[in-house]
Amino acid sequence: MSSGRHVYAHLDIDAFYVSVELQRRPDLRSRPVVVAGDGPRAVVTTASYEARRFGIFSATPAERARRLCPDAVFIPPDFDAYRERSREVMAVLRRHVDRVEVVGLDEAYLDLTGLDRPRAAARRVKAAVIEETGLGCSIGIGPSKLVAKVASDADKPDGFVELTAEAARERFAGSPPGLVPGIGPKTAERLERQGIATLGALASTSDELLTEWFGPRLGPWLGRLGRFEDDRGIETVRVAKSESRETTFDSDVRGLPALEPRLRRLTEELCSTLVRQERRGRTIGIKVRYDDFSTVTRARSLAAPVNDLETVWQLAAELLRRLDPPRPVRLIGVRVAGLDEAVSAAAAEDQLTLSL
DNA sequence: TCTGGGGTCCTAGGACCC
DNA sequence: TCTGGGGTCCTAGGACCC
Repeated sequence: MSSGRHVYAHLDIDAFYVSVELQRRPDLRSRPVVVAGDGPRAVVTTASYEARRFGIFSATPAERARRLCPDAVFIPPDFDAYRERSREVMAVLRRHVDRVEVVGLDEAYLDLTGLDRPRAAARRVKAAVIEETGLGCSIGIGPSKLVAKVASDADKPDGFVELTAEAARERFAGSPPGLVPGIGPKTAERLERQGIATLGALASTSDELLTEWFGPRLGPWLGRLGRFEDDRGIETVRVAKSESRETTFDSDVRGLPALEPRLRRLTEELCSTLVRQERRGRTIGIKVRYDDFSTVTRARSLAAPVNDLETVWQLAAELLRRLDPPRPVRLIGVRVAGLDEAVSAAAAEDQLTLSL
């Protein structure tokens, strides 16, 4: 679609959690710093650039990170602090740009369409973020969210890269398909099995062939990703559709009597949040991950949305009892979905019946 | 060295209705 | 006796993202 009509920027705070921690502990600057939980199954949430040189990245098991770099400083995550700092950053962005799409705590897209000098505007935003929050960031600019995102990734940290779609195609023609967001490890592997190992190769594969391999929707979409074609707009308002709580046990748990109290506590947490925020959902679900990492989910939908502990717990417990996990369990979780959607047709009919 | 927590979207099959 | 097709809702699993 009409390329050249839009200008987007993608902004990404550099090593966000670590950067927040370093502001509280400036003495740790220039040292390898890792934010990670301390349980036996914890993983790294963020590693400083010094720690990344040791091969420590997000999702590296914390145990392994300790072995890779015994001298690294390990800090437990403080999500309340990160959420607070994130709000500050997003407030700065909104002060400079009308249309901002927040993506997680440390990322946002900015709509720079229509500005006289979008590049200069992005420069001002970058300077303001550092000035007002002390946090460094990387910015990418492009004709689509896809190009902007890849551009912001291209020169981290402290990056500032502007690319046209054509420039992106040329610059990343030899890069693996997994470079673009949307192509994960599974799809990359399937592409590789078809002999597609680069974005250039993907871009020059016909939609017919991609459709044959990946189906009528995924196939052509992968082709568009390979050619850096993307016409998604900015969504300035996002309403959550589900909320969940889950926990991985330090060691596997077996049997309903041991599992039920754990699920109950998670349900209490979830419901107290939903009640406080006056949000309700129609679909109650549980999630169980077994010791072999296989994962099952079970869910039931109600006619009307709920958030009270007794109703949610009764359903969650019923789903768990009926599943009666036959293997040791490493993770359990509870979820409420269909948050604040319109009341279902069935519920509306019940209401009607009652009122007649 | 086994792999967190919180989300979103897509697909596929079955139920059910017209 | 055999034979429809479309639309929507629901559940379960999978892939992906930060």
